Amino acid sequence: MNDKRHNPSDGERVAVLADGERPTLKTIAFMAGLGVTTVSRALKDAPEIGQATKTRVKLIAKQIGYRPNRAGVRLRTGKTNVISLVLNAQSEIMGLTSNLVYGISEILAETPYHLIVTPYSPEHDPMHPIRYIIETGSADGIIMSQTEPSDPRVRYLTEHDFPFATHGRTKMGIEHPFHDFDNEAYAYAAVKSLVERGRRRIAMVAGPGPAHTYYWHLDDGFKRGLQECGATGVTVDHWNGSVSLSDVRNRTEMFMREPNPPDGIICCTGGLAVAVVAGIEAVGLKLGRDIDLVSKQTTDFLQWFRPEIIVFNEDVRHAGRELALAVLRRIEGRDPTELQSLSYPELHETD
Amino acid sequence: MNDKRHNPSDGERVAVLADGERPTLKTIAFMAGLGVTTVSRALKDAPEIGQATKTRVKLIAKQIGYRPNRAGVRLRTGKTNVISLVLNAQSEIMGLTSNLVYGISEILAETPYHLIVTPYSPEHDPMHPIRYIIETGSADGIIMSQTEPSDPRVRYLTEHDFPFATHGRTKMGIEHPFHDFDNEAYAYAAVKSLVERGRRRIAMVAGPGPAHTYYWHLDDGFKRGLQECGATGVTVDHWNGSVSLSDVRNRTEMFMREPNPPDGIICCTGGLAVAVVAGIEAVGLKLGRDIDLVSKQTTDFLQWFRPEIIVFNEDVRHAGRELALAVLRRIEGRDPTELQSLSYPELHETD
DNA sequence: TCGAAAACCTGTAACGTTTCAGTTATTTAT
DNA sequence: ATAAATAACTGAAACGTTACAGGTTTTCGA
Repeated sequence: MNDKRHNPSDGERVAVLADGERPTLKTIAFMAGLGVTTVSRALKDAPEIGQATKTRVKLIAKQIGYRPNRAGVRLRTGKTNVISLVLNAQSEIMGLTSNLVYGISEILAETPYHLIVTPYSPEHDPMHPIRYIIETGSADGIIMSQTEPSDPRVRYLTEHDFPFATHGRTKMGIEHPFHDFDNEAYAYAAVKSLVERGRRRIAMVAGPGPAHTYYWHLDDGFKRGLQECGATGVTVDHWNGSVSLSDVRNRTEMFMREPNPPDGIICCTGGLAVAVVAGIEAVGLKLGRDIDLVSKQTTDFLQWFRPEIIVFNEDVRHAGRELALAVLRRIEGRDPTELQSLSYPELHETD
Repeated sequence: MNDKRHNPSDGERVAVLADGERPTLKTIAFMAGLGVTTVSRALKDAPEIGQATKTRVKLIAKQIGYRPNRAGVRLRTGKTNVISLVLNAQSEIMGLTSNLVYGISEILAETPYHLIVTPYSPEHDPMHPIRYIIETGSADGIIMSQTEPSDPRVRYLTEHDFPFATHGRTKMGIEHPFHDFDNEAYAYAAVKSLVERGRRRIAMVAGPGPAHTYYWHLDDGFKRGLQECGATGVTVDHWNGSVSLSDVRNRTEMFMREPNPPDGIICCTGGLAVAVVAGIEAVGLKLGRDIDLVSKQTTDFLQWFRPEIIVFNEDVRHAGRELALAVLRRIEGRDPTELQSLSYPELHETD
């Protein structure tokens, strides 16, 4: 039933000890004629075990395909070998979740860690999954997104000295591991590329609203860009937060009909860009001629939608990798300040 | 440090037993003046425990916020309370992965189960993660996608009598739990809606290629539709498998320049539709006038892209829910034949 | 040659849970 | 009144691992 390779020299003893069962330390101990303790220590290269013994034990372990029992380790040591990804199940920016998951998995695949995904519905308290993980000790580290300027989760986890990394920054004066896309640089670059195309009246549709930290980074970059380029910012209010795409289209349409409409718009997600374009075209304006649009995307599709859009890419898979590395290193005890990284907007290359 | 509610009547004893520590069966046993065994059995409503005792034990458990230690249960019983979602990290149809995850989580949230996501890179053996899970016993059930007509994973898991559910069907004569979108019905409906618009020469761009089961369902529905409607099928060969979107656009363009091009095209993913439209328009044809396009999507975006596209929706979150329910019931021992479901194409309502 | 240190190995206990095989007290049947 | 049956509970053992506190040898310095 169990198709393990059959080493003639030790096959018999394995069969006696564990027929069709998973090998344990006991199995190896018996095969090597050693105590279970010795085997355990030998496998983790403890200094008090002889070199010869270590090699012998490791050889046997590899031969019979030994894998430590996670439940045993976890019960004894409290170490779960689990990273928990906590996310808001609602706000799905195209491909964000999946790429984050894939990026994280890429890193964790090389380690004993497993990835548990814990989405919470937006009507629930974002603190709930966090508390659950701490109280039940069901992970060694947490990765979370939707970071807010003053984030209660960050405070809670820091107070409990629990390893975590956030996708996005906070503004609480707490040093913690994070990875963030440099939205300030993006908004700045966006303004610049619009101005380069001769646009002077620029609006920004930021999306998430002031609850999320990156709204402010966008705002900073936008203002810096305007100032340096001497362009005019056109205020777009009450567009942010949970507004449906249809709403965004309608508001864009109304907005473009007002006197002195913008000739350049910056969007911060591909979804928004699509809706904004619909609004622009409803008024009869043509993209690239009457108005220019800049957007970033997390998945290639905007240049298919309207090739005139100026597109910047945000590599979320890379963010996943960075976040995974950050939590792992934090678990190892590294200082949070060494575990903070940004990634920068890349102008999409049209081929 | 631990902010549990402080019940004056038993607070002292808790403090003595476990100050700031998680309560265990031992804690409850001490507080109730009972043996650990009794508490364990009381909590799971065993018949040999008195009704009064049960209520008392449960009350205490709830009061002190007892949660069974997963490692303890797992070590003793082998039950992991984990469902593993195994997916191909490459082929990301927009929003498929995330919606699947969210759907599954929705169901698991009501249960003690956690969701572990195990992507494998396409250059690796799809059997690898499956074998790993079985050999290390790291989950109680598996959900997997990218199902093939003759799928070695299905065979392996069935042989090992391990609970699983597939997103997609097989053609191996093995009865196993699955959920599938009815692609036959979709292709059929797609042909019909094209014919209703007066289209007679119809092509289908199926996408994944004959390796995946649903290619054949699409093909069946396509042929049935053609026959019933008396339309002509235009063969599109060598388009399937891992072809980039740019390739699809270029091939569409070449294809549309040939004599007797189709006047109706069926796509099976939104991504393909986008590329095909680009090819169509490159030839100067206009969607809705010269040619019609039907596509399904897993995320709302096609009607933003080109409102002329006839869009069907595939609700992947629903698929996730169905798959989760199927594995859970399979774990409970339900017959696989009761755990097979289809969902049907819904014409997208334009508002 | 002796004592001490170093090198290497080991058994026991514990983590929290459930299962097994009881034990005790109470009820029922005769 | 007594045996048998039932109800209600219990301690010990086990799952696989690691930490602790030893235990033997062997080696080495004086």
